[in-house]
Formats: sequence, structure tokens, C-alpha cells
Amino acid sequence: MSQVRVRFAPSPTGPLHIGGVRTALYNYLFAKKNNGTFILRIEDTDQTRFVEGAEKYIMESLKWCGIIVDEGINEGGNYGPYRQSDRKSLYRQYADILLEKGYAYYAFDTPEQLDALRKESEKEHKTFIYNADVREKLNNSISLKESEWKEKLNRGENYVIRYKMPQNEDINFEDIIRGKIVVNTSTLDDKVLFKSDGMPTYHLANIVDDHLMEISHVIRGEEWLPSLPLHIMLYRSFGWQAPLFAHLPLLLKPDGKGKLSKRDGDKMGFPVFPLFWPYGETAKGYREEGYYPEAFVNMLALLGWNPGTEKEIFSLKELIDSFSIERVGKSGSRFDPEKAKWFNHQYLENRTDKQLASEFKEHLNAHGYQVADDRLEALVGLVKMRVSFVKDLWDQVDFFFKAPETYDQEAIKKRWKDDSVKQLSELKTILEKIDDFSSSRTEEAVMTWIGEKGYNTGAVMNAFRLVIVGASRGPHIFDITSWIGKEETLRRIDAGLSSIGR
RNA sequence: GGCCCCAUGGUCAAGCGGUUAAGACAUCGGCCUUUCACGCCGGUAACAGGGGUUCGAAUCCCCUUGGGGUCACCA
Repeated sequence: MSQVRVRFAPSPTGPLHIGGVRTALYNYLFAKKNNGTFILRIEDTDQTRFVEGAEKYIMESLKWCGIIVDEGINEGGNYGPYRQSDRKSLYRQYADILLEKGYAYYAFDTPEQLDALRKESEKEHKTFIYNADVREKLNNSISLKESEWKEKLNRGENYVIRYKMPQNEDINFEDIIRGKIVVNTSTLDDKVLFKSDGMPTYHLANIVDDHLMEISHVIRGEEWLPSLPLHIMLYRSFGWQAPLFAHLPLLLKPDGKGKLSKRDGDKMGFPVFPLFWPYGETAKGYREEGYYPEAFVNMLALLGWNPGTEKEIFSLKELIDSFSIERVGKSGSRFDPEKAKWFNHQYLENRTDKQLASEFKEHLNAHGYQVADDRLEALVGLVKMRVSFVKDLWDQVDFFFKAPETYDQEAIKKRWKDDSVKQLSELKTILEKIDDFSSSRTEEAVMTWIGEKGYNTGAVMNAFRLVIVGASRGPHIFDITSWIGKEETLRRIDAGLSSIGR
């Protein structure tokens, strides 16, 4: 295979949706796997849809994911510029080539006229297509006399350049993921290639740019499949060798039908975007929700691609090593927010206590507490298997920092027995005698005492937990008492005794 | 509606002519235990339907059904 060059070509019309991120990811994985180049090209040929901040958002999103752009607006490269609006001057000449070769023509129909025709067809339950059947009846350089259309041109009348789709011709082409596809040109229309505002449409621009940038593989979403025949025809008309195509299956919404949209995220409470979108109608992002980029990328990679093994946890490096486009599935994948959480949990649990402690530190400070690093490390180690996100850690450790102010009524009802007061009072005297307050030593002493007295272990321990924690929750009780220390433990027993009493 | 794509449990999915049809998430039991979680063990649960091809089809072909995408001077 010659040099692999792939591009991710989003249009900056808003925040990048996770489906787009996945497309970028697959392009990136494919490029790196094949020692190729990953290019970021901004497709902003529609000036009316320009959205401030979108371009930057795209770049930040990729960066957050760990996807490194080889060639692009910021990175430079030998095939620039990498923003289509900066390439504006370059497209017209290619439209002219098609005009000269007779593969394209001028059309003067106004959008209003075309709209009217479409509506008319709709009434008759037919689809209006601008093709060989009707173009003779419309206003263009094919139907009009040469003097007429040249006159229009000279007068400066608005026009577009359309591709002259041949009649009744089978186009055979191949998609890496889907195999052979045949489409008859009669079902296709004369797409606009060049708009009256002097900008090319996507169709022209992407072919010209992919050719000029020597793109070897076009990996994009399935929604582009219907326009692939046109693109193939364009390559042929130019006499250029077309790149190889791979159309990725769509990401579907978790419930119901259709492709994933922003609405689903709002409705079901999960993000549809990698980062928080701060403009206009804001949107949640995975980063701000507390997802690790590694977990996010891992989850996304496995949505539509599978290595064929049982391995599920992949670093970006491992993804690159095992990725292959042939193993991308054909059918759409329904996105599952639960599994996304699970992935994050896996990554969180695999963090070292040291890493986790430093990540949690700011959250702890925000709650108004500070603690030595080694103590915090010990603490997160005790509870990390119980959460999926760093921000959820606080709810697991709050009672380590503050003694209970109230006691869970349910727990009292269930765990506070008639002899709890007596037993906890005794327990207190036992604990007072212990010098080494380590978890194991304390446990040993307490268990010995319970054994000697013949108490019910569960009864004692649950009541003990109730006064220490304030509820029936938390890790191993002696890990807690060891961490908060002897003094605090005794204080909490007293407080519980007098508060719950009886 | 035209055109195109797709079809294995609730979800992600393995399978690429011969399997007791994996595994993961979720769910439900059980074990562990001093609560909860983790962990471990186990259960429920799938080849959309119908025709072919074949000694033999989840796997190949056709039809039906279902789902999705796309039909702009948007990408």
C-alpha cells in the first residue's frame, strides 16, 4: 500500500457530536496503524452556517481524546491551507474544467423556482429531481441557446454550476466495509457543485481537496453513502484516481429509533458531546461530567469495532495496534450510557491510589477539608471500587471528615437493639485500652472481647457502625476507625450514645 | 414515496458452511460478610419470517417484514 493519508473533515457548525468523534478516532487509529498521516480539514464552505467557537471546539475535543493531528490549521503541512474557506480561490478552476469537458453546466433557476417545482411534484406524490428528464425544460446552459445563457452570464445573473449526471448508466463501486454497490445514474440528480456565492458545495470541495491532499482512504459516516456515486462520477470526470472508501455505521440513540442526537442526551441525562459547549444553547460534555478521556475513547472505539477477542480495556496505543477497518461492523450501534459508566469505573479502579488522591484533592478542598497526601491515598484506596467518577468519591468519604450529625432512622430501627447502649459502652472501654489503633489490631481486640462475652457479632458491629458513620454504609468499620483515630472514634461513640440513647 | 444501507439476547457483540450459538453491560439468584460496594459462582435471555442452494445453514442466494440513512445554492 502506498502512503496512507486520511482526513477528518468536520464542518464547524456547532459542537462535535460523539459520532463525529468516533469517525475522527477511526481515521486516527487507521492512520497510526498504517504509519500514515492524520489530517484535520475544516469544511466551512457554507458561510451561513458558521458558528463561532466550533472550530476551536473540534480541535480541543480531539486533543482531549489524545488524538494527535499531523496536518492541519495549527500543525501546518505541505498540503494547506486546511480550512476550505481559505482555499476558496482554488475551486473555481476545477468547476471550469468540468464545464469545459461538458460534465457540468450553468443553471439559472432560482431557489424559489425550484422550491415551487418540488412542491408541485410532492402534490403528485412524486420526487422532483433535477436530472436529464427535466433539465431541458429548466433554465440552464443546456436548455437555453448559447447566446441566451451567455447573455445571462454577462448580465451578472446569479447562477450555479451543476454536474451533468449521465442517463441510465450503472455505477459500480466498492466500499471497504460494505463491499460492492451498484447505483443507476437515473436515480441521481444534477447536484450543484458551485454555488452562486462563489463557494463550492461539499461535493466539489471534498473531491478536489481529497485529490490535492492525496487522501488515500476516505473514512466517514454512513450518511454520506447516498452521495458516494456522485463522488465516484466526479473522480471519473476529472480523470483522477479515487481514494478507497469506508462508510462507518451510525451511532443510534439508546432507546427508540434513529440516530443519536443532542435531544437524547438532554432527555436521558447523558452527554452527547465530548466537551461542554458554552455558546448559546449549552450542552453537557463527557469531560465535565467526570469521564476520563481514555475511558471515553475506549468506549467509543468498541462501538462499531471489535477486535474479535475478549479484551475490552484498550489504551490508545493498544487500540492502534489492534485496529483494522475490516473489523468495523456494518450495522448501527445503539449507544449505552450504562456501559460508558462501566468503562469509566474500570479506569478509575485501575488508577493508583496516588493518582486518584491527587485527582480527588480539589474536590475535597471544595468541601472545605484538607488532609495529608498519604492519608488521602489510604482513604481513596478504601473506597475507589465503589464509584465510577472521582466527583462521586466525596459521598463515600464524607463521614471520615465529619462526625454524624444525624443518624439514619431506618438504620436505627434495624440496628439499634435494647442492649446496644450497654455493649457500646463496654466497647468504648475496650477501645480505650488499645494503643495500636491499626485496623487489624483493633479488629482483633474487639473480636476477642465479643467472643468472650458471647455477644452477637452482627448486633455489636452494626450498632458500632451506626454511631461512627451515622448510617449503614461505608467500608470495613475498622478501616474507618483506624483512619479517623482513637480519639475521634471514642468521641463518636459518646455522641451516638447520648443522641440515640435509650 | 424514490434510491441506498442494515438485521444474533434489553444493549454492545463473537461467529465468516458442521459450535452445547462465546464474552461484556444490564437484570435476577447465590456465595463472601459486620452494612454497602468490590469480588466469585450461577440463572433468565438471541440467530426477524418464508423460500431456496447444500449431506449440512446464524453463516451463501432470493423474497417479505422491520429498522436506519438520504433525497438543499447544508455538510
